[in-house]
Amino acid sequence: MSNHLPRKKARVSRLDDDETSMKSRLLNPLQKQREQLPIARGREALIREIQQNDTTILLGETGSGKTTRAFVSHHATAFAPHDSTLSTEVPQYILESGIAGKGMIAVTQPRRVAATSLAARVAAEKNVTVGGLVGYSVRFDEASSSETRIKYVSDGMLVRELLSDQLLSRYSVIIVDEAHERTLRTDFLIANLKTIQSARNSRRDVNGKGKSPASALNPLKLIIMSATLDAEKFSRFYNNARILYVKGRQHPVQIFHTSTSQTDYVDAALRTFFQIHTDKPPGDVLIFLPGQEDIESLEKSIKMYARRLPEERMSVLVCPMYAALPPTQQARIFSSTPSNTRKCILATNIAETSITIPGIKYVIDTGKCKEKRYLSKDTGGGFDTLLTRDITKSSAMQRAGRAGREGPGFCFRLYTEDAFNAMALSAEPEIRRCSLTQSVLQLKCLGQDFEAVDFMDPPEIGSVMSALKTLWLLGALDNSKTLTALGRQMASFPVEPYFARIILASKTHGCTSEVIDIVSILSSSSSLFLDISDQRDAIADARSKFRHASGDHMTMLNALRAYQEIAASESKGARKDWCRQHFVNERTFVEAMKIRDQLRQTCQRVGIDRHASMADNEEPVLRCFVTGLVQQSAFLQPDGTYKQTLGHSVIKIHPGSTLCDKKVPAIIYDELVYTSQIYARDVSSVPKSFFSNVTPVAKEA
DNA sequence: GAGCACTGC
Repeated sequence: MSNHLPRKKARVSRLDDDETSMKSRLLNPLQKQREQLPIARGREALIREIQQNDTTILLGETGSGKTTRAFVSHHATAFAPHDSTLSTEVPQYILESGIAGKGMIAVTQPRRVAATSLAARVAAEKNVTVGGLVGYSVRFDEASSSETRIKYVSDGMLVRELLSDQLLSRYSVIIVDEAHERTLRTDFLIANLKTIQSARNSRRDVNGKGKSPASALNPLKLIIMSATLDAEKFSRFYNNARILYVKGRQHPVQIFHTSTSQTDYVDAALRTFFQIHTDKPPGDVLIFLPGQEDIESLEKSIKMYARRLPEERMSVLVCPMYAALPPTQQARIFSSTPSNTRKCILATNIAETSITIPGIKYVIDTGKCKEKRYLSKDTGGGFDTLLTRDITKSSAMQRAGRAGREGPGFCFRLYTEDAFNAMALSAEPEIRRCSLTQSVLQLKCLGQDFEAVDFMDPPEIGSVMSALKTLWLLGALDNSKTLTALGRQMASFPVEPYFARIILASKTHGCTSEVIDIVSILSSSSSLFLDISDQRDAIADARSKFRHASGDHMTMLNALRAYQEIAASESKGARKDWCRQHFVNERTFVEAMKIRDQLRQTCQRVGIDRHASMADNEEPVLRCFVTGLVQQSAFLQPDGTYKQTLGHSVIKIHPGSTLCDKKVPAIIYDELVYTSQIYARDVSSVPKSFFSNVTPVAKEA
């Protein structure tokens, strides 16, 4: 195996040492560092290419190859992701060259932390403060001004901007970074940017060279930045755009595969870890596992065997890492490793893209991950699945690269080289496996039909149909699939359409204050109630203080009210203690309160009184939830399971719910996920009588 | 009887 890059030589330019035209000038240390980067040598060529082409595909090459014979199995060439050099350098080159004219340069990112930290780094390199020449804009946080020329934005933020300015006319250059991740929002932008570019750039031709500038639109340049693998596809989509290939900066990583396939990857990881620990020089180990359950089990085994090691050996420090872990425990992975100790980090793919852990020299890759995927009705589903599956080649390369951030490293893959070769090139784009309800609604607001849009990968038609049906059931679309006034209002709320519908229903029922409190918790990225498997009894006990007989929604409201009382009277430390004692995630409360502010503002704009309250009467609140959760309801059957009211699946209440084992006649729930069974999560009990006439338009099964 | 990771005027 030598190179996965499926490139056609003719259209690919390599930016190499032949271009070295940096002028010497007074530099701050960061600027000096900039000039030594490999990409700096191709700067002039890069600028020329971008100048000459409307769209440029920029490929971050990934690592220098070093082939070594493995002692247990086959050998392989190292690959690794490009570091963030391209993301910080290219916007600066464009600004310095004047390509952007008077317009702004936008750089989109799939994650908000990336947008804010890249902006901070570029501002530091340019010796300016963030929010001036260089700024960012993400949800809840913005630093930009009239002087801002380079703006790092989350992809969702640019989608929001698109809804108010359909031509994105403030920007003369838009850089779509991390395009290979193919998030739903990135694909949404890639499709719309193609149309916008053709509208803006063709009018330039009509108006001609400098004539009638008042009516001319500023042309739009696009740069799509991606890690190797699917550059050709981006190029084809943008009318065979030029692909430029930029060499990366990465230490070599030796990759080992197993000679036979492993049946128990947790056990294989355990054995491989101790092999490294006994045979290899110091350096921390990162093990990629699919989820919390495997992480907890491996943590136990490693600790057990580590205790049996001879005294004189290096000791082992095990650090679990996954998104649901409380922040205090997450922080442990960044603390420096004590002397004579080897740190062993057990992580989900949170460590693949979202966080970079220092000091990693060895990576153990189980080759597995969990993936959420919507299983459509016509394939026997109608719910999300969350199942363990094989990773992709891109993912395997990304994981290996984590060993080569600071020096040469090693990656031990717990699968054969044949298994690697059989992996899919990259993950299926989100647009083909996620709910499209919100995107369909957003496009309706732009006057477009999802079916008619030229996407790089078109969604499954069944997926579009089910989104249309949901929007119709919620009253966002009428019988002729036309956007209703209600639908337009729903789109103005930065939450899932069914949550927006619940908020709008609260106007009728006079309980907006309570509904917004609950919806803001439900829309937070992390869950409110912690789940630590060996403390589940203590957790259930602590939670009983908030328990509301109707179920999880009102229980969350009670928890939020209790937290606010503590927050109003106690110190920050006491607040944290209280959260720890009650096994609630304070981060969720903090995020929920930011979301609540946004929802309150939106209510004000669309004329809903956000103060309207029914105090402790839960009935109107539950009626609002029934309105938005029409499709997410089920009735009890004689055998104790539940059957969907609009669907045929048999479901169970998740064991984490306050209603588990309660056998109430009818339930509503926020989501349905198939893991070992089909579980309903965040469940409330409602009278069956609530289900008649819940929506203004729809009444069919 | 138990949840991969992100995001949003």
